[in-house]
Amino acid sequence: MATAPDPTESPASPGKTPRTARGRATLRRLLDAAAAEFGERGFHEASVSGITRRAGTALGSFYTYFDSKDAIFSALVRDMSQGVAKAAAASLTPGSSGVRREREALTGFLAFARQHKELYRIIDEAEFADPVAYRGHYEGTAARIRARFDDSVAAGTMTPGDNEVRAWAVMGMNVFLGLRFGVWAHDRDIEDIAAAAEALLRDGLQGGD
Amino acid sequence: MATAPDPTESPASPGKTPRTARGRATLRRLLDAAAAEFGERGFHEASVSGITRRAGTALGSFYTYFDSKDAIFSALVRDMSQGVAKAAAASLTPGSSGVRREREALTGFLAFARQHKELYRIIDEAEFADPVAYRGHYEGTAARIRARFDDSVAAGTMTPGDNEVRAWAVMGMNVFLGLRFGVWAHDRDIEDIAAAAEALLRDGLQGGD
Amino acid sequence: MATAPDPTESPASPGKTPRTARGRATLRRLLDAAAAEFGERGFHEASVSGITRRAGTALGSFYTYFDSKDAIFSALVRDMSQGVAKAAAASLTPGSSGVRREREALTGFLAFARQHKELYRIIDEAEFADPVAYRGHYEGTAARIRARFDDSVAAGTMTPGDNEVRAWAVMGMNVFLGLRFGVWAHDRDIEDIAAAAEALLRDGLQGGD
Amino acid sequence: MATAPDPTESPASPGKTPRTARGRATLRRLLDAAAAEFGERGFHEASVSGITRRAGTALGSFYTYFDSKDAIFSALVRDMSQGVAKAAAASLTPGSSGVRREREALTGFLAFARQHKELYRIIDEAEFADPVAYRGHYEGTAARIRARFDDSVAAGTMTPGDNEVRAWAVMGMNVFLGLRFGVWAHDRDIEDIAAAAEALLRDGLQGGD
DNA sequence: CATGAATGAGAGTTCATTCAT
DNA sequence: TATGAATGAACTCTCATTCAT
Repeated sequence: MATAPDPTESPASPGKTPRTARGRATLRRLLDAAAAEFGERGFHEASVSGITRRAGTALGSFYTYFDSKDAIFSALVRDMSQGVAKAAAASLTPGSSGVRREREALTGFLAFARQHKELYRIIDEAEFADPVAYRGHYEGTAARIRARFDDSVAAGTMTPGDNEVRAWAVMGMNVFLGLRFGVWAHDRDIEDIAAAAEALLRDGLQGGD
Repeated sequence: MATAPDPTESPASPGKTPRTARGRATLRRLLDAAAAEFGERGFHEASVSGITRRAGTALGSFYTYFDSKDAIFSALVRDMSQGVAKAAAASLTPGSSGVRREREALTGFLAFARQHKELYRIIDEAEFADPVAYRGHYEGTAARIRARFDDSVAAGTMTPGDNEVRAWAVMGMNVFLGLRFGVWAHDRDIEDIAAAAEALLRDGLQGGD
Repeated sequence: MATAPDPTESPASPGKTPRTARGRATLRRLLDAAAAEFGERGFHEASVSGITRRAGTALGSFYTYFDSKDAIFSALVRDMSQGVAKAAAASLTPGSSGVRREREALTGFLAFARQHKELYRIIDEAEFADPVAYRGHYEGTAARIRARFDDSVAAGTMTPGDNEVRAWAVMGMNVFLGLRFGVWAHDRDIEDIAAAAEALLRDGLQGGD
Repeated sequence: MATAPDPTESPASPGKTPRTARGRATLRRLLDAAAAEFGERGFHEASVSGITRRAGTALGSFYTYFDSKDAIFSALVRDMSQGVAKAAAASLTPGSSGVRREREALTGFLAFARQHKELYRIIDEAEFADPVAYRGHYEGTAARIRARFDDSVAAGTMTPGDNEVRAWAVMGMNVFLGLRFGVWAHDRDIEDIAAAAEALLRDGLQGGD
């Protein structure tokens, strides 16, 4: 499977840091296996033994690296959340602003969603399994979008307006475009989607002459 | 709790229809209890015994009316889905069109979300507990939005464009505005939110001046 | 289904005798339904609600006629047991004796088994559900066979021998021929089976020159 | 209780093979406990918790070794079935044939039945709990008897005849003699029973002078 | 560090029986 | 006498977690 952006080095990761190279390898196998297991079956249907079976380790070894099923799930949620943020950030052209920049962020996000199909199932189930992380993920994302908007308004590339509402609206737009066109089906080209979204954000639904 | 739009009469309801008035009362109590239980605890944490405890019936009575925990959850998801659709439809002014109509739909939805805090937890967990209903809910909602857009374009109240993408984008916008301003906090007035969203849809982010 | 030899009149039947014609009809429907249900599903898999569903009565009505699931099963076992005895007795030619008479009894039994496929499943499960009736059935059957043997020896149509052992041996023979050729498959004609059994009883396995 | 012929090594045994000596010991305790529990209470009255209580393990440990209550029951039925076949085979004198050989087989079977009182309750309830194994048991046994008969006829120690019917008849004889004189009561000596049965098979009921 | 057996609380579900109407 | 809703004990099975080796 596609490996999520390196969780073994992230500060959000497990409390039990392995000391040997062998240990680090096992940890990585467990994390990859967990992403697959949680992505396929959801948090509650997923089982620790399913994770260790995929990872090829003994059941007991799991607890050498994680305190609980919740702990590895949390680690994964936070990594996914970071992964999304990084993917969006990485796709921005230095110096871009306004609607153009939003398009770039969306493009990066769509590409990330296509690579990480388990993204939605992991984030979404966090609503139940790790509500704090769930809320943190969306509030953090909205805050970053909002910061871009504030910046764009200051730069004159965006009309002043209710940036808080705008940020949540645009985040919702991105999330659902990612679900429909990134995860559920690939019947449309990413650039098409991004172009349509950009047009919507630029001109609204009845502008654009 | 606020009672969901009458599930006892809906065709999507259980296969075991009560024949007496007493039976109908028990069924209703179970459905209300289930909405509360699932809303508070989520599908997996919810228990049948929790539902019957809230409903004040014996555990076994649950199975007089539903085949399984899954069955009552499905019934609830479908009712919620219908409830959302009805609330949005009911809030439309006859003859309204274009961006104005979308604002009305959003207003209706936000009001519904504020009344039915369990809405998100039930629909969202359907992703795992009843994927068919989950997908059906969003595809159905998107289709209704898209139909409004097609109509508006025909009526000249909306610029032609990629209505499929637009519909998913607007649905996502609505969903996240509902989550943030309908469920998580009431720090903003519904009409404020609706006005900001309407402005976004009317003029985009850099138009309007 | 083929109705077992009239249980509504037997002294072995239920403790709650109906007083009206309507009641007697309901009782009969319940008994027929029970024979079918127990025969198809076995005692433990059978359910009272399955019986009343087949009988077309309300669940509660069952307890108007029988004290318990065990009670109706016992009634059925005793009836079946009587039915077998009667069928064997009825097939005897007056005045017949010795091996010839055993053949007649077997023929009657095989015919009965073919008509009452539920026979084995009901008697056999009595081993667990009503051990007293089970043991009574086989001890009674063996006693009747043994009485015939004693009579035949006295009449000079059978060599003296260990009639107790002989009776159990011949009963076992009959039971398994009934299972194999009466219930499991009809690939052989009843008279063929009876002739082969008679030959075995007459000459043994190495006599007969 | 008497331990059944080693099921831990049989190929018919569970899918979850223990890897450690401790595991093998637990598996054996569970199998012995299951034979006792099923023998005393029958399949349906038996409970998994009853088995683990007898075995002195935790309830959950049962599922380390067997997938279900059905699975351990099937394993037991198949072992019992093998045990019977082996006991009969082991009691044969090399080179014996005809009626004499049948006597030896019966003797072995009676001894086995006396040692394994649970035999009948386990095989018999298989009619309901594992019909395939039940039918397989009797068809297999009949086939072995029939093969002996065919061989004896070829060897000239048995008169030609309907060996299929004969085999089922003799099996039934053995089964019921085992029930009456092996399990229900020990009021008669095994050799007495065997002698009477041999006489029956040798001379029939009216021959022999 | 790795292993895999052991644990037991807890869940969903069934169904014989009772009871109010 | 008939009805069908109500009851709750009992059961099978799951699985996160612990622990001895």
